[in-house]
Amino acid sequence: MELASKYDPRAVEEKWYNFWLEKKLFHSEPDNRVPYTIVIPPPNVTGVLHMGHMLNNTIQDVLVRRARMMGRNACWVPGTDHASIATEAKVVKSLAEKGIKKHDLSREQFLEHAWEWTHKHGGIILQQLRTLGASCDWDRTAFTMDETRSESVTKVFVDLYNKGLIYRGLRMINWDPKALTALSTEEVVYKEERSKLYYLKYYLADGENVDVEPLATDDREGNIVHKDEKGYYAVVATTRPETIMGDTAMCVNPKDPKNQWLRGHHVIVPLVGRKVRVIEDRYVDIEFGTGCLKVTPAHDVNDYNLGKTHNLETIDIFNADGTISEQSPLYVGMDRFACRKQIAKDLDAAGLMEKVEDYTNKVGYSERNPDTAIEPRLSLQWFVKMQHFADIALPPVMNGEIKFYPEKYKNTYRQWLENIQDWCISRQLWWGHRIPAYYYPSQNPDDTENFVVAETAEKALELARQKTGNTNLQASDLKQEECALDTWFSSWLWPISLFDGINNPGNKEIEYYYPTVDLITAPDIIFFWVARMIMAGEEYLHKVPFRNVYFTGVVRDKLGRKMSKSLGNSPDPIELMAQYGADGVRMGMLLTAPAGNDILFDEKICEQGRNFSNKLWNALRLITGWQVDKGDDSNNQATKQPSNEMAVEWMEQRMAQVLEGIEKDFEQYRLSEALMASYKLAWDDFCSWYLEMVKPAYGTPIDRETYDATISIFNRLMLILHPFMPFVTEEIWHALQTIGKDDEQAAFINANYSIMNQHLPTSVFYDQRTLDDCDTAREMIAGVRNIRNTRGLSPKEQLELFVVCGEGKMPNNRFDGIVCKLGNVSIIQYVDSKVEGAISFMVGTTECFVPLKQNIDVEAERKKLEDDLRYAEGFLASVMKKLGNEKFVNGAPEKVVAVERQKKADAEQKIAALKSQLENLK
RNA sequence: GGAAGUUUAGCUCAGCCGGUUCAGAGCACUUGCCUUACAAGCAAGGGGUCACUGGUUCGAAUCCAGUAACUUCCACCA
Repeated sequence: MELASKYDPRAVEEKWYNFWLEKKLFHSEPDNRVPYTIVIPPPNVTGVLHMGHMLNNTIQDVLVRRARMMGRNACWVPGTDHASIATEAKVVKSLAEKGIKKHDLSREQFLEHAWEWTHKHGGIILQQLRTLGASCDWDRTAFTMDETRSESVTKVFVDLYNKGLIYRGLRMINWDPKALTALSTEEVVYKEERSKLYYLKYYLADGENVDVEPLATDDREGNIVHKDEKGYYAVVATTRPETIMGDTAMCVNPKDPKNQWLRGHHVIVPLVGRKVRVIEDRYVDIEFGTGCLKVTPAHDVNDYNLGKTHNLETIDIFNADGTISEQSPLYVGMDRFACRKQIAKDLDAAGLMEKVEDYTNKVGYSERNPDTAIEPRLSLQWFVKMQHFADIALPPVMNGEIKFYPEKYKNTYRQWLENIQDWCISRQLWWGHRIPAYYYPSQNPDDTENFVVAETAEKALELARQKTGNTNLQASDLKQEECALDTWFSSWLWPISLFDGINNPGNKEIEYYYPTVDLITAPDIIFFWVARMIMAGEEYLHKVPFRNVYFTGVVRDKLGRKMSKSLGNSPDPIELMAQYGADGVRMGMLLTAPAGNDILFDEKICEQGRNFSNKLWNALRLITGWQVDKGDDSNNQATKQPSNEMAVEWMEQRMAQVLEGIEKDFEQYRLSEALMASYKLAWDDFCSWYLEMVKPAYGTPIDRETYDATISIFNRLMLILHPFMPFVTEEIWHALQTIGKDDEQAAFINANYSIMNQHLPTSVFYDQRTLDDCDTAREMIAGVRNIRNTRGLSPKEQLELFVVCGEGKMPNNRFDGIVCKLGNVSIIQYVDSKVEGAISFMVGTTECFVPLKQNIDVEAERKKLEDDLRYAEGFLASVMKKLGNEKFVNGAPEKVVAVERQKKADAEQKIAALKSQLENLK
């Protein structure tokens, strides 16, 4: 079999993914093994794969594949989220392009379009995950709006309503004037903005007067009264002058000395001409602006509260879309921002603007519509009472039943739960789960409680008849709530609803797969999703939904900027995988991704992954090219080198040692470290050292035993690497399984076995002495190579090596064969004392000499020795200082002192050796 | 305004329950090599006052306090 010198991932990756699918190797059914469950954070159904998904899903796949290879029944459940706001916005936009307005359609018609859109664009992302190698159980693919999940949502809504945990009420909510829906507080992101602070004149109402004279300057205590030719006036600072049409009061702090003169008066809202009271409330910050606050109860949360306390009128001057409403006396129909500009001009023209200052404040935007400033709006919405949920969700995280990686998010989590606000769950959207509330006709137009909540219309009718006492009510009299639910109201059930644990409690699957083990997600949805899943889990199963939460970082570009479409700094993952192979990209992602840290992604890192695949591939090429001693054929009989035996022994020990580290890394979710350790084990230890140790000379065969050992080691390396790089390892593993097999056997193996359900090697006891001895040998080899390198000697020129071995000491020569082979040393001799006319180097405290035929550059040697000597003497001095310190000798533990004494002895020995070598040069 | 985190080599990070010659890794870099597995490679190298200041200690990258810079979360004073 002739293998190409470059590994080509394309064909290989497709081949094996299809093989895995065909063999249903990702599929899981409950059995008697220990389950390992992960539920995917469902991506938007119409979304496409971005680098964040790549990172997140690579990590999940690594964990799932590893668990599977550890003999657990691994089940990774995939699915998508209906993402109500985002998807509805996309559908509305696409309809608009066809000239169709959403509200020209009925709900049913719109939903038809939405489903069509979903079917057309939906699931692309799941296809893309296959390219990545994700080993999801695709048979279980779910959708937050499929039947099972929808039923669960309805059921939970009804249940929580009946428990009194869901209510409907008039509240100040966050309104998205573009999507035309309410949002939860979590869906508002605040952005700092440069804006203006407008100072407006509110003249005292006609006929009112004050008996205070204006002061000439503002820097005196006492009333600061403004007066001009038109009369007395107060100055109000605002960033939103367009809301003055909704002003129904002005407020001052009763303790504010500047504004005492305004108490009890009325002022005239500029331009509007409305006469409003001056109210007093300690809420007002005396230091801000002039200490006078305009009060617009309809358009600001705090003002709304003031309105309630002081019994103020509420004038809603905005339409749902952010234009000025009929309730306003002016500017009706104008957009809020256009209005702001206009009103500023008009105020100025009317002489009602005292001044305008530059000002920086924070403005809330919709998380899903980042261009739309949200508007506080008074509105009847549905809410979940959250205190109860906070109470049940806090303990499992605080007491470690659920572990967060990194741990710092515990704080964030606690902080949020301790200041929890009720969750606004109704959205004025059609794409989503329709709220199962049904309104019956009511005589009283102000009645907001004329509804019942039930899972079906039939049950609702029954309830409505009971509630109203009107047995004549007909199904047609009931109208279902138009609003849909927040997307997260379905996502929070995800780990339960995926196993049908809401509709069918106690079923075999939920009992087996729940709780899941690991959740891999981004920290920005800790409140949206992570916290709420814990709440739902505790509420419905009295069990946490997962044991560990691994928070990935944000994927940024190499300059640390967030990846975004507008910056164009986000590589297309599919293209990346085409270029570097899925394995290469996976490795690139993981290498830069310690838990919780943002990752600065540079495409170049994928090269490292690709190169690594290629390295492994070439190791395979090397091994498959070897001729093996057939044993019975005397012409082809390879004698087993003792060095080969040592090589195998060392490699086995080394692998056991590294495995121990990898296991620890996984326990602590240090995936990039585990990968790096595996990488070095394969590249450095196996390829650079081990294979060079056992590699037969050109044209000569390798002995059977070493060959088998090599295959076995290579095999295990593939197993270790498989979770990280599933494709190349499967390919090589198969090649290794089929070496020496006839075509039929090979075909059988290829068709029936996969690396992915082999058992992962585990760490075993290893002999540290073997590892140390080999390290010494490797240092000797490096020393010899260094001599060649610095003196321009060919690697082909054989050298001799003399090692000083103290009298009576046994030379440590187990790896001599290897030193000879890799250092191209003809002979190693152990001697009692220094060798004349040779280059020296030290390995630890051992002196090594390499005689050279050519002349030695005495000056250069001297300089080098002197440098070493200086360093050793400095080192000795510092050790001596420590040992001379009585407090140290008495205070430090015996072990530490002993170490220092050993250091002293070593240093002295080294110094003596260096000195004698220097002497030698003369 | 409140809280948390970060600061170690050119870059990205590990080390941080104080004590191995402790200052590390990968990449990048330098030098020399197309040595029949691999130039997507091989070999050998260079490189850091562990942000700063002080303290605790026989001993500090590691513990404590403060300072500075950056990041994130929460709050939302118009």
